[in-house]
Amino acid sequence: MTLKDLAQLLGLSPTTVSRALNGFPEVAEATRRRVEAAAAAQGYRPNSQARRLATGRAMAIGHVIPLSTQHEMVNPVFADFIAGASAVYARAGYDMVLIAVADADQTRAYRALRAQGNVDGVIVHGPRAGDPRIALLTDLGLPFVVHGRASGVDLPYAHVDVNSARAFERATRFLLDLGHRRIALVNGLEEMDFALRRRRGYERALVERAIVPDPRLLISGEMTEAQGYDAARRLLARADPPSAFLTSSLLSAMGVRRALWDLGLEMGRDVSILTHDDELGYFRNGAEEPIFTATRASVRIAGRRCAELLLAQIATPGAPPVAELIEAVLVVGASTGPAPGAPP
Amino acid sequence: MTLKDLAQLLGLSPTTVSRALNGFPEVAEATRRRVEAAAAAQGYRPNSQARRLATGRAMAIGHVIPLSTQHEMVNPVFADFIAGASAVYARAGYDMVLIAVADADQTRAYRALRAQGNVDGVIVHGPRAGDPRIALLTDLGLPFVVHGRASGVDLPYAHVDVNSARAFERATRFLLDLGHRRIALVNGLEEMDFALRRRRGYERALVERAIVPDPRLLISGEMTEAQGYDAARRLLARADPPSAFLTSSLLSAMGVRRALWDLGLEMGRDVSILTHDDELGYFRNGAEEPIFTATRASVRIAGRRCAELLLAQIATPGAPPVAELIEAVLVVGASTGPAPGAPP
DNA sequence: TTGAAAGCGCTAACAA
DNA sequence: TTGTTAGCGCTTTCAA
Repeated sequence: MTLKDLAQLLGLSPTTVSRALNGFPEVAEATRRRVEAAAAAQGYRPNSQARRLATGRAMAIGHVIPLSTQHEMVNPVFADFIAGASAVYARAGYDMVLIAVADADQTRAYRALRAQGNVDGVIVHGPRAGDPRIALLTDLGLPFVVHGRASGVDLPYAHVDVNSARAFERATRFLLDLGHRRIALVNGLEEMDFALRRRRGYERALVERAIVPDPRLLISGEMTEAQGYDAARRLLARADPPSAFLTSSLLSAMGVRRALWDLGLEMGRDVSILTHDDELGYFRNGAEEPIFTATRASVRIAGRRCAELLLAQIATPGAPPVAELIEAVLVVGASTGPAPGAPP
Repeated sequence: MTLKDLAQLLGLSPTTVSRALNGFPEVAEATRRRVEAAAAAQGYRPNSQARRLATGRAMAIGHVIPLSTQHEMVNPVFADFIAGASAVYARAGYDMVLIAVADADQTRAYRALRAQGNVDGVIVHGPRAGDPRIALLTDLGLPFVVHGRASGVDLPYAHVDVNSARAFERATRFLLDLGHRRIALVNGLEEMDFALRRRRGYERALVERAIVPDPRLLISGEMTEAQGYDAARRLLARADPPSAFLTSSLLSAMGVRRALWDLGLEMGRDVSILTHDDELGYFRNGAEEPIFTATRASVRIAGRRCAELLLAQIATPGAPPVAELIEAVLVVGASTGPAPGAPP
């Protein structure tokens, strides 16, 4: 059933039918109703390819995932982001296209994306410090929003980021308030922008209390369980071991936990662990209540906002890029579940 | 730069240029070279919308995720699957479209998908027992491959599944070999087909050793940490507690672990835990070596195979549906990392 | 081996 | 308020 068929059936021109179905104001109310009824009865659906070609809009948003960050992508965080964004697209009638791009030929890949015109804009995932993609996309004139930020990029660009610095500053402060003075940071690879920011937040909190950050307490690497385990084993074997670990991921925290177990140490009594993940609400930290920061809930919000900003940017091409910072909630006294204020 | 532009530039007709670029045999070798050179020089990229409209193929695969399973989607497993599938699509020039479908109007949604024609086929995620989507898609004639299986569906349909039953049978047997007789199964919701199969595997292993499965040792629910914790607390408070827990997910296992901690029990001495997740290689189970089943690596393979099967099906519409079963490896003596035999 | 012409199914000026 | 007419950029008969 094509538009032409439907028009013929109704004794109208395809134009009128198109207008009726697309809510143009100049169509008589009676006609519109007739058309809508017929369309529903016939189960008519406009062919999206044809519409895309005619309008010149792809009605699709690309999510570009650098293949080098595949480890990152194979991450619950990514799924949360997607969940947030997809709801927005669905409402606006956009498709969501996942695009894996090899690091090697990014320039070519993005140029192709632009020229082929199968997306109206892209969301950039996993930005690095000084990420070249931002300049590239700006240059290409392809609308984009970055999930995260890229330190050292001077161009203005639209982005939505979780406030990693503040989250880690607050988390560190929380541990300081419990009396900890030697706090280890088990961080991600510092090429990743968020990891850099997390470290800055951590250091800010220490400096604020006149504690000189000890570089030996700083671990940076792939956020795996092995990383946490090795870090904890190594640091706890020192003469001046940390009394608390602040970790960047669930897996690292689990590794630290296993190290404690192996060493016969009790979590929350001998050593505290605090991590940046929703799922670790039960980690006791010397405080009476469990505590965690609500990354995942925040990331879902970030997904939603990224999508909204990108669609707005596509609708209004001239507007200056918008930036937003989502606060990651530090939750005390809650068990697992969405953070207060998070959407259901 | 359109095809027409390029043709004009070369003093050829659009037809010839199109043929040259698409590898038609009747083009003179010299012409083809000239055209290809010019295309490369001009950075020409065929507009995908136009091509799609002209050929009638969407060159896109939809991944349909039931919204009710969003919890499932917010799952590393999904990301692994995607990683496997996207490589296949990229090579074949297909786009990967994520489609979230509300449970309410599935019929309408799939019909629309078919009529709109913006995908050439779909991958069905998160099948339930007796899942109605299979009949619906078969009826619509939209090519599809199911990731997983749906018990109680009699139609033949293409699918790729990880052999959950066997994985859990082997895991259970492993615990039995260690001398365990009371083994709790902390399973997912049994509406999910994979959860059903996991239970069957578990029961099969018990029955094989003439142990009557104790329904009180069977937990089924959302695979959260709270689930594992509650289950373990409850079961370990009984007069006849289990000596081992077999869990369906990382989070559940963590919950069980926390319960042990709270009760002052030692894992691997007082109680063993075995789980179906790559990331838990360090769980000691009374055996000398850590052990785990490699779900994630298997799922990545499943993603690749699903994509390959779907593309094949689209290429050869008449062919009967193909089914494949991926064995989840039970790994003993390895630390975290890909399973032996898994692609790098 | 190449080209002319007719679509694919829709939208959007421009007329009426 | 409706219809006529041209495309959108490509592929694909059919003819040369």
